[in-house]
Amino acid sequence: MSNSRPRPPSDTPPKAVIHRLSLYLRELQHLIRDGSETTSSTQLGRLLGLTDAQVRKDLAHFGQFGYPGIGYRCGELVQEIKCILGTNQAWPVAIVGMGHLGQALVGYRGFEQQGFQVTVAFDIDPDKTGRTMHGVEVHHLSAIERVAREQSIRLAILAVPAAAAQEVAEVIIAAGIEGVLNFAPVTLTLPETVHRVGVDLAMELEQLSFAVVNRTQKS
Amino acid sequence: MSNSRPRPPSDTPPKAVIHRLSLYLRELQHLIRDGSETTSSTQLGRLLGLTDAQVRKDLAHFGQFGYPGIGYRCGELVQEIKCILGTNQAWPVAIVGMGHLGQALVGYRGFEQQGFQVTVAFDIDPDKTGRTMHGVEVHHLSAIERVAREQSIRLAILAVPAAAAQEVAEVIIAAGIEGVLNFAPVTLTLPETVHRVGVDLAMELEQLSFAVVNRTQKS
DNA sequence: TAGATTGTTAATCGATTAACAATC
DNA sequence: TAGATTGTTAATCGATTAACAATC
Repeated sequence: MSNSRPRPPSDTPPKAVIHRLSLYLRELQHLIRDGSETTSSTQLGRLLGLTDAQVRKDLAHFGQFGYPGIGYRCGELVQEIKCILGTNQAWPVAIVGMGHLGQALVGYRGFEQQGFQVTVAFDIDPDKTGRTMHGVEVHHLSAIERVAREQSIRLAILAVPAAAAQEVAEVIIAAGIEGVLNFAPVTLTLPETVHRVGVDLAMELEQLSFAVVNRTQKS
Repeated sequence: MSNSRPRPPSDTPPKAVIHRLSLYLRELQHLIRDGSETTSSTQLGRLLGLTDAQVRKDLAHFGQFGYPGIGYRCGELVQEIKCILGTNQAWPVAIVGMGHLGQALVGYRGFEQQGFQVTVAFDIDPDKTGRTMHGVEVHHLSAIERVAREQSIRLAILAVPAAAAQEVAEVIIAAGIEGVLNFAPVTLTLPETVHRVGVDLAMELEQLSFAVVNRTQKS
């Protein structure tokens, strides 16, 4: 019997690499829109403020996508990155919490373009449930298990008040949601099988105020 | 005459440290709300999924705030971190672009609590300008230079369509804005004296879909 | 061919962790 | 005193950069 360490092979790339992969994807899509057929690690790096070496190293985590002497074919690399990120196929997404932010997110056009489709929303306020907002039905939170199953929803956007976030997160996890994009300014305590990304709007402004008062160089 | 390197002393702490500082602040505020007088690097680390050594090291970049054998006094540390981040005083903030997202952000309560006050908004749509939304006046973008000066606004939240983002960013920079929180899915090309934080909602979901399809461990 | 650019290895750099004397 | 916890130094770890043979 061999060594039983969890998963030593095909090492997981650092999170920062995955984040840059998204940036590469976004930039490649702009390049294509502007008519470029190919690009290079140098160009991509310059556009994003990174070194050419870093661009190549990041991509090397996942395979060989370039052509020596040529560079990368934009359309091809877009497809490769989408496969890596899992967005080569569309993901249905639920929005939980239909306050101002939840309502704005239902109407946000930027998700669809990147392979995410907000197909349903949830709230507990009877003034909101049963209605349709931006063409999306708002159900009572108690229906999430059934609806998530019926629609094969694995990802949810949590846009509820901070005080409710932990409790609601537990409900949606129990309903089978595997990944949560959390806008509430709290650290969620959840099983580590559940994936979390947190966006705290006030924290983002704090990063900015720090930079401004400290006149940090070279953002 | 002394050496003229830009700013070698009091080295700028890494961005990741500043980000964690915001997390410490948020967690300390929760602890205080729950009645804690003091905490420790071990407790703070456990709550945030960090090692105790990292918490102490991060704080050590800025001074000595703890008491050996005791830990940290929550209220005191909150004040220290606010000073470091620059949020010990309130920042007036402008929102530029009053689409769904901009409107939601004007009504967001989480900013005020952390020392940011949305005092004014801008758009170019005559159906929106001249009105008041969530108690905030919406001016035409052309008024930004005057208004930003009058209200001493240094930070702005950019919530315009991707296609307009670069152009509008240049306008607000010309009006004297020093820091931009950008929600448009584009990399802004601006003088490096201007500070930027980008939040791309679709990118955040991509991080999640990657994690889910790759069953990444230990988020 | 000369010029451009990749993928990859080795070198550098920086960040995290471990350990511990000092302190309460 | 014994137990807890800091701030800090040294050790470890990982990520970025530089360099270059291979390729087109």
